[in-house]
Amino acid sequence: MATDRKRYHHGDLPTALKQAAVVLIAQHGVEGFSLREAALAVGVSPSAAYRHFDDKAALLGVIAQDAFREMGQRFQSAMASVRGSGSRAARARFMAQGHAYVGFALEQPERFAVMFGPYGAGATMPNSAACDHPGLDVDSPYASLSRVLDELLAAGAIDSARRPGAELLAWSAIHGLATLLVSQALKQTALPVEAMVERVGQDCLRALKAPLD
Amino acid sequence: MATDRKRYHHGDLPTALKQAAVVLIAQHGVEGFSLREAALAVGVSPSAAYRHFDDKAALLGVIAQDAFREMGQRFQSAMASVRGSGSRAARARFMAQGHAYVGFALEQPERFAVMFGPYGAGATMPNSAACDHPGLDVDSPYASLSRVLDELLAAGAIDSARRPGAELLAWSAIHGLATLLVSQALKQTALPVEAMVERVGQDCLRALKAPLD
DNA sequence: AGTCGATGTGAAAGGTGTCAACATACGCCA
DNA sequence: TGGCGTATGTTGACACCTTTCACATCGACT
Repeated sequence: MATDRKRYHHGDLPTALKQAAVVLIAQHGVEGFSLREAALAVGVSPSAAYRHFDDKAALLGVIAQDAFREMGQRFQSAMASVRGSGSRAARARFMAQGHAYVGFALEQPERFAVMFGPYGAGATMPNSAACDHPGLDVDSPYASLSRVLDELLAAGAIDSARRPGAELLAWSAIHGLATLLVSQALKQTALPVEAMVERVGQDCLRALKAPLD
Repeated sequence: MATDRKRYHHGDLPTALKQAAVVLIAQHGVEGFSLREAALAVGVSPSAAYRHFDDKAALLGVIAQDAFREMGQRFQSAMASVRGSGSRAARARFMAQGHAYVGFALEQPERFAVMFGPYGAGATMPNSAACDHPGLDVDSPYASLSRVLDELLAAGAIDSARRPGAELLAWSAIHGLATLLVSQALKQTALPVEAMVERVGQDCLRALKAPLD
């Protein structure tokens, strides 16, 4: 277990590289990240990485996947932290997801950027809206969102006619808020972040609650 | 006027570089773009760019600014294409902005990415939420959005108590939709793009129309 | 113990951002 | 009109990066 330094074979180079990469990306951003630097940090030759990853892009791809998985875990934690089953509880769970999403984006902005950058969502997850990783023990964020929307419908908190496709509004709104915050495009809006999430989330619920025109 | 090739001095290297860069970025993406390639395309030495831009980042910064300006122009065109002044016209103008936003993002995804990437919004526009370029002849997209929201309020299409900060929901939702589409995270949602914009836009209007809880 | 495949190394090719010293030509003033 | 300063472009170089290929080393299995 105690990773003896100076062994020719590292033991678990892939995960070591991933961890080092995440740290370095958090420091210098994705575009300032270099495979060499990660290899050096792990104490290994630059070309060693190519035994485990086709490409620099491939490494970033699995980093994006890991980030999606962690986001999924955060979603589940956030939902589990709200007990109960009424309309009020369902709405609270929905809001908890929003806070988890934006919280993750602001705590680890560079990692969040990788998720939806050129190596993220579209590139490395061929299957599924959002990111349904097959055979994983944790639900995708998108699946969790769908589940909460079902709860909201069952509790009568949203209109049944608006349930199909409701993920689109919710995900768009909260993802847009997160990316605008990360890119610092909302600088002058002096509102605290929590309040922004609350506002946008409640607005979504309101839109989904109203009956058809 | 006819740009004689083979002149030692190029004439207007900054804009030539910008144009070449935009084309190359559209082809290889931002991370595949190189200053040298742009210089070569213009027929100039790699280091010539440094007479006009501090940095590669600086070039990308002005490219982002140009893109914001063009987005502003599209917004104005979109709004101008809807005549009238009633509630129906105001809502149509709001929707036209949404279509313009997503249309721009999908027609020029890489350029759109530059706008909100590391060289975009936060980095190169120190002043203002969104992007108020001082002393420009065209309103910023954010300013146009504010104007339409004012129209909606005046026409009674949204609730006065919800007007303050209404930009947050509208911009978040449509920006989120645009970025999710660009990053191909919405692959499996088979809905046509126009319909998605329509849906998200209408949902925003509905949320802003409802009176306070 | 001996061999084979997995893993890591070293050097090299080709590309890139950036700088400093040098070259050119445009514009201005005598 | 002629000369000069300065903005602009060039050359060459350095440091760093990705990627590959031949080679070295180790662990596991017979």
